[in-house]
Amino acid sequence: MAVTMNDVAKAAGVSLKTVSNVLNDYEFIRPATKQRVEDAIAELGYEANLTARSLRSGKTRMLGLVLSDLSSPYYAELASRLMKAASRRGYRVLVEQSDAVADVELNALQGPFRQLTDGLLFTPLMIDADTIAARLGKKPLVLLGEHILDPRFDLVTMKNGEAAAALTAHLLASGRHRIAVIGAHPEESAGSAGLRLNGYREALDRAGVPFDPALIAPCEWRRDNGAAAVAGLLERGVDFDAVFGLNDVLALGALHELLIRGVRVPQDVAVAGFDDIDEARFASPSLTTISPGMEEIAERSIGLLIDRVEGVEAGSQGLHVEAGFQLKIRESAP
Amino acid sequence: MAVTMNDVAKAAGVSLKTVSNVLNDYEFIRPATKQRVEDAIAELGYEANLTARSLRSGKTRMLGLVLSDLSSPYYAELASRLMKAASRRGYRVLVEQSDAVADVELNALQGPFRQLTDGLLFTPLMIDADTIAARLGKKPLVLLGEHILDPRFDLVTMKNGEAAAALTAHLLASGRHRIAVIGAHPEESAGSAGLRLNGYREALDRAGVPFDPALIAPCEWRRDNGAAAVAGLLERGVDFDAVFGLNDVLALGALHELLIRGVRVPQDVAVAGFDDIDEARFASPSLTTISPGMEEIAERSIGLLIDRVEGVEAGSQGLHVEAGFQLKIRESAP
DNA sequence: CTGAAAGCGCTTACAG
DNA sequence: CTGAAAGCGCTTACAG
Repeated sequence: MAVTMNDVAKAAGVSLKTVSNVLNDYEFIRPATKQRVEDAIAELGYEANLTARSLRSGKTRMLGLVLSDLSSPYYAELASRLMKAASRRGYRVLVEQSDAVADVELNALQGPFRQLTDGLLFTPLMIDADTIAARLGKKPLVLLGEHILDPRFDLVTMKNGEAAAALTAHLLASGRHRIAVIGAHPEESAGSAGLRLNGYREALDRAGVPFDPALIAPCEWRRDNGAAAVAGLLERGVDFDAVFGLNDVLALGALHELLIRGVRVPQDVAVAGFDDIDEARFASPSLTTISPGMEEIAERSIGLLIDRVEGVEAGSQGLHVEAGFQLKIRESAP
Repeated sequence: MAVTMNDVAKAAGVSLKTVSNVLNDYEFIRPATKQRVEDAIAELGYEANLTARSLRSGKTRMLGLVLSDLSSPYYAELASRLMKAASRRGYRVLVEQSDAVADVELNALQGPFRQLTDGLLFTPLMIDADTIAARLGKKPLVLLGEHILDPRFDLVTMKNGEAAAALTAHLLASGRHRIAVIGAHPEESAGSAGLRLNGYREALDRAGVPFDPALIAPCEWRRDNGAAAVAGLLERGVDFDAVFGLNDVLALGALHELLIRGVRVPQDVAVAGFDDIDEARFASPSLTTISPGMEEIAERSIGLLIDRVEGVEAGSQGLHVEAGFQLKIRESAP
C-alpha cells in the first residue's frame, strides 16, 4: 500500500496531528519537529491522499466548467486559459460538455458533477435564470459568457450588444447597408445570439437603416451552417452587401462559400465575425471581427469563483463583470 | 448535511449493507427489499457521495488526459471525442496541459494528477520510453498519438509515416518536386514530426527525388510559425513548388502567407497539411491533408484504457493499435 | 439473502 | 506547541 500519514508520524516519532500541522502549514510548530517530519516525508516519499482529504474537508479543489462543446475553437481557447488560471491558484478544472442539451445542463447543476467540484463556471444555453435559481445549492456558481442579467448570480461576460453594434456601425460606415446576419437563435431567450442581434438592430436604428427580416438567417453556430446559410441567401436571391456571422466559425464558413461561388470578398460582399479566434487572423482574406477580451474573462471568472469558494468575496449579491472588447478591422471588411 | 446511506437504511428499515447492495446492483436481493430501499432513496433524494466511494474503493472513475495544449484544434477535437467516449462508459476525463514541458509531463505520471485518476491517456512530447517506464506505477497507462514503439506500453496512434509518405507521393505525382516541409523538430527523438518527416523522405527515395535540407523548416506547431516559415523560405530565395505543413495549422498559416504575398495556390505552390481539422475543409482554397482517423483513435484508446482499468484486458504486453488514415485531396494540392 | 463491524486516510475540535 | 480520539460516508470481507 501507499505511505500514509501514520507511517510518517511513526518514522518521525510524533503524532498524526503534528504531521497534519506540518502539511497544512500550521504556524506554531517547533522548527526541530517540523524538520523531523519533513525529513520523514522525504525519506518515505509520502504523498497526501487527496481523496481522503476531500472526504474529510468537503473540498475537492476542482472547479467545474460547463460548456456546450470543447471542440469549438472559442471554447477550446477559453477552457485552456481557464485551466491555466485555475492551476496558478492550486485548482483543477473538470469540463462537462452539455451539447446544448437542457437535461445535461440541469444535471451539471446538481448531480455528481456538482459534487466533484467546489464551484461551477457555467455557460447556460438552454435553461433560464429561474431554473438555475431553483437548483442552486450552497456551492458557488459563476455564469459565463451569456447574459442572464440577474442579481442572484455572479456573471462574467463580454459586451455582446455593444460590440455587435460597433461592428455593425463599422460595416454601415464603410457603405454597406444590406447586412445579412448568420446564426440567429430565435428560440433562445437569453443567449449571445439574441444580444448580438439586438446590437445589430440598434446600430441600424441609429443609422436610420431599416431592418429587413429577410436578411436574418437562423442556424446553429457551426462552420458548415455558415456556409449553408450564405448558400441559402444567394439561392433565394436575397440582396446583400455584407455578412455578419454571429461568431467567427460562421463567418469563416460563409467566407468560404462566397469565395467558391466567385463572390469577391470584400469587393462584392464584406464579411465580419465575432470572437477573434486564432484562425481569424490567418484566414484569406483575414477576418474582421470582435476580440471579446478572453484573457480578461478567464482571469476574472476564475478569480471570482475561487474567491467565492474560499469565502473571500463576501457579498451575497451577484457581481457582474463585463470585459472590454476590441474591433479588429481586417481585410474581409476594411 | 446531505442525506447519507445511513439515513436511507433507517428509512427503509434495513442495514447499511443492504442499501449498498441495491446501489451496486448486487444480484440476490429480495424484490420487496429492493423496492423499499429504492423508495427511500427517491423519497429522501439520496445521492451517493463519490468521494467516500473513491476513498473506500480506491477508484475515482476519472481518466487523465495529458496533452500539450487544449487550445490547438487537433487536441481540442480529440479531447472532446475522448470525453464523450469515456462518458458512455461511465467515466470522466480530467485534462492536464503540459505545454510540452518535461517536468509537467513527469508530474502527471506520478503526482497528484495520477492519484486522482484510474488510468492515464498520455501524449509524451518531451520524455522518452525509459523515463516513463521508470515512473510507471500500477495504474494503467495508454500512450497516445506519438510513436514510442515499446513493448512495455499500450499505444494508440496514427500511421504518421505511411500517411506522410502517401501525401508526399501525391504531391510528387502531381508534378511537384521541390516540396518544402514546415514544422520539423530536429530536437525531438520520438515525435510525430520525426515520423512524418521520415515518411516524406521515404516517398522521395522511392520516387528517386533527391532530399534537400534547405527545404526543411524547423519550428513549433503554431499557425504563426507556419506563416513565418514560408516567409523565411521566400526571403532566402529557396526554390519550392509545394509546401507540406507537418500539421494543418502550420499549413494554413503557410497558405495565408503565400496568398498575401501574391503566390497563387495551387498554381504556383501546392499546399498540404496533416490532421484534417474542421477548418481544413473550409479554408480558401480548401486544404489537401491527411485525415488520421480521429474517431477511431478516440474510441480505441478510451476502450483499451478502461479495459485495463477494469482488468478486462489481461495481457501484460503492450497492445499497439494503429488507426487507419485517408488522404483528402482538395483544392490546395489537387 | 441480510446484518454488524472494520477501515479507507485524512482533518478537526478538544484537551493538556 | 502536541496528542488521543472521533468521524467524513462509503465498501468489503465475514458471519449467519
